Amino acid sequence: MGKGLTNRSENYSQWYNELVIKADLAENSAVRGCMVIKPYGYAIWEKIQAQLDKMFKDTGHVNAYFPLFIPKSFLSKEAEHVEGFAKECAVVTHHRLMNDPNGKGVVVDPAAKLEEELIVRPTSETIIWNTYKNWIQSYRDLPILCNQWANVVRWEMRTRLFLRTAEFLWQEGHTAHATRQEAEEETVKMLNVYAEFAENFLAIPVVKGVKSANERFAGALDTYCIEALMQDGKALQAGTSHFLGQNFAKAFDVQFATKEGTLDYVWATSWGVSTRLMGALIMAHSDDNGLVLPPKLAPTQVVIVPIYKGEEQLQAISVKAREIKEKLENLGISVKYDDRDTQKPGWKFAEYELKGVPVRLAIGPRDLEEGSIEVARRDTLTKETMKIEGIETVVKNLLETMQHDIYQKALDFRASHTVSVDTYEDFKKHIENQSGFVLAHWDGTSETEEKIKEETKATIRCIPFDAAEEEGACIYSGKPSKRRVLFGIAY
RNA sequence: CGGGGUGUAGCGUAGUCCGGUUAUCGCGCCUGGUUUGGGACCAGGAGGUCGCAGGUUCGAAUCCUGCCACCCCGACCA
Repeated sequence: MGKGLTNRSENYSQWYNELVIKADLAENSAVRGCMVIKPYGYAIWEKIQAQLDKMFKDTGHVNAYFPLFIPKSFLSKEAEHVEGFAKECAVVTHHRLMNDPNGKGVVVDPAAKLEEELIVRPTSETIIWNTYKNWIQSYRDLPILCNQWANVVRWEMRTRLFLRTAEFLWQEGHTAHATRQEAEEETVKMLNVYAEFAENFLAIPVVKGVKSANERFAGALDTYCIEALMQDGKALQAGTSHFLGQNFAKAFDVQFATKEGTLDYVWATSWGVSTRLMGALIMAHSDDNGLVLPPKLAPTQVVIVPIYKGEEQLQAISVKAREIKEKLENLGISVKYDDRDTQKPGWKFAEYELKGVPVRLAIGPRDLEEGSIEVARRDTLTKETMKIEGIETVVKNLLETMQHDIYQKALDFRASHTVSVDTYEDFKKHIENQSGFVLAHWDGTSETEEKIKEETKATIRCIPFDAAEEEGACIYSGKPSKRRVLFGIAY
């Protein structure tokens, strides 16, 4: 394997794929469009899960689990919802196989046909609301604030590791509220949780905003999202939070008795993030040497590599290395001491760079004499020889610095790849160069949005929450506009 | 589903146009030795239904027919 991966300017897709595979995160499975998440990749997912789970619980949510299968009739109860998902559903039609009567192998037993087909969940709104109906009678039963960690299946035409696989892991929150206001607040609250997670843990700056009608979730009144910018200038939707209004309550007849004694339909939200976050993590920070993991997400934060000749030296170095390891672990840092004698130091250095381990400590005989240690950081690829004494504090601070610096680097990148334009000519120029986010005025109509998409492939990523009031003219139609919206080429 | 491309050892590949001994090379793997501060070196070794099925031929990785899989681009989407 060469030093670098591939030239990303040539084909970023290929670079990304190779990185995912070489960094030992995931591979394609034997099942079309599905992904095997390998142990190292899954360890990162577990970090994501643990942190999000904590944040959900801190905001009053609890976990539950609902069935994988959804009766076909459930899906069609909400008209827009079924229309949005119908084209990508895996359907279970039978429940038994039998030996092929005219030959070898097995065939589907025609006698085992299901009376009603089951859909493998593409999302769980319908089965959950069918359940919530039984949980809710009175305002005293509200709110219900549930989250589910699950897998879902969407039979996409084209798939890519982590970004769009036929089966993926995610969490989906589904909440039920007595008032519209409370549900709307919940929608925004959870979007903020996602944004905070993306920025503070994944170290990815995101734009919070609301989707245009075209990009809205099937069955929602409003879809809020966080949008991130990848290093190749493409946008990635990193999380969504939907205000579902009373659509699902009406579809599943979920009414409750209010304090005043009247009957009302329940107000709903749903929100989710998926293993796609790992795609974002990879594409936002990595370089040609491999993955760059922000310390808070790295399964291994520090690796110690001994450099030695002969068993005797290794023994002496190991004593010191284990001492350092313990001190670091006492500070809550995850450390791996790699004393394998089957690989050489240079090999290990390259390997841990590929895997994105934030800090590498190298210790050899020279260091033992001088009481020094080599400290290398993954994000800048710089190294420095430092005193062993007090190294644990230095490393702890360094990890914090790196977490911040990785975020800052991504933020600077986004700033230099976000432009405001006022003419369609300029707009097209920037979109064609794939130079990132473009802020432009839009007349608010779906027709204009679709025309722009047809002509340039750019879509409205969101209408940013923090968009300033600004009189302007739509770049396409020239009609008046009150604020700029965020355009980009999406993954 | 359309357009393009690729299938040869665990991985990456040469050979295919123009059929001809025992299928090329690198990485990785195994054994022995020397090494170890940025992916070591030397010597030896193991590993192949050339994607699958037919066909043409004295002879097929190579030509013909059909099929399959994967990748890239598009439509669709978290």
